Amino acid sequence: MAGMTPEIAMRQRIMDHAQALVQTSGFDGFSFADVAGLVGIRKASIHHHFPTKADLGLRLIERFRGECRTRLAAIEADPDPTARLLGYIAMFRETLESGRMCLCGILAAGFGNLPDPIRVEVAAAFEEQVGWVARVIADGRDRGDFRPGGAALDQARSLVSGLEGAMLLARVQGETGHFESVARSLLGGLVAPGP
Amino acid sequence: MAGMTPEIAMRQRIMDHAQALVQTSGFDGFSFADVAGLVGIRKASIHHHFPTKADLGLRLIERFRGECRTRLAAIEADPDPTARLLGYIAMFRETLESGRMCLCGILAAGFGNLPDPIRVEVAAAFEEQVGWVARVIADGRDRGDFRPGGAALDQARSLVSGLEGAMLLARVQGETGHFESVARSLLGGLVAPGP
DNA sequence: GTCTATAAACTGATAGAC
DNA sequence: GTCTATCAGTTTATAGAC
Repeated sequence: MAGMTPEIAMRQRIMDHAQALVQTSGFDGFSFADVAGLVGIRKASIHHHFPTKADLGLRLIERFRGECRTRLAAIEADPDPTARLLGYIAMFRETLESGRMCLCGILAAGFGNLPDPIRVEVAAAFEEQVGWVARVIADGRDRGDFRPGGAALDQARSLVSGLEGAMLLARVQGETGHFESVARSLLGGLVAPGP
Repeated sequence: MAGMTPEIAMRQRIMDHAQALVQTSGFDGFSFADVAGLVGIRKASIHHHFPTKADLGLRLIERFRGECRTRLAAIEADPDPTARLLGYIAMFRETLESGRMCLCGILAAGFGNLPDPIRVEVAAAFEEQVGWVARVIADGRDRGDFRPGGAALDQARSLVSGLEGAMLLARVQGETGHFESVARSLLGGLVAPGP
């Protein structure tokens, strides 16, 4: 953060508030006026940093993918596949506990109205996450920690789907605990019973 | 359908097109102009049938809940719990194959920007569906068709979450097959292996 | 870089003729 | 019931002063 130019710092502040708005209301559910109000500058100033709303959205999902990559790389330091999945699940939990939806998930919901470049990024983000989870699952099987099952990619898709859906339901019902029970069940379906 | 007054018929046409728009773009992703264009009347005429957009949205989710109840009641005629779950899953599949998201799921995604009365309906709709699935699961256990597990309500929430998330991912990736594999995995986690 | 001012299009919604 | 016409407010976006 140190050594950051004021321009870049403002860029980040705008993105932070915009992302929070997207994660609660969707891409069509917020306006430049909303962002400007939160950041404390005027609408026109937002356009200096992001020429269009589509561009702002694109930068948001790009940054999100980068942060995920960093976080997943850190999680990979743990040799235990079960711990890695728990780390992955923790990312969703943290988002939910801040009252937000997964950025990918909420953008996926409004897919029909999304600018094309953003659609491409959302699809790629899911693909990337599913691939990462599938590799963890394959590793877990090799080590004998996970039960054998169908294709690892299919199991990974089930896990990611379950987590996305659980966030949706938990937020609507205002019950974080519902997310936890789904997550536990999803993990339990993978991990082999102790010897 | 016979004996329907023209007024009610128009009301339904409006709702049909509005619902299709919501299910692809979300509640904030469509306008009265969009609906009017599809129906073939003017914006102002929509207001004759639905005074506000919030009212239109509320009638959509109310009608949806009624249709679900009817459909689930028909499914309940089947004594086999596994078949009943397959019938439930088929409802999601049909929606997905028409290129749409579940109405509840997409409204849940934009929850932060939803009129309060619609929020209440969305929450109640999920509650109702989870409850129905939980009763099927409990019945399946009693009959020895389903594996024993945690609370039936928790398992039901996992199933509904998984299906909602799977629709999200499948639509984004344009792969209906991804929904199928998740659905199969969710069902497989419940049904006991044959004797 | 941020501001004021403004544009052009669109939003949900209303009044009143037919 | 549907229409035309219109409203006030909002949307994304631009021009140009400071």
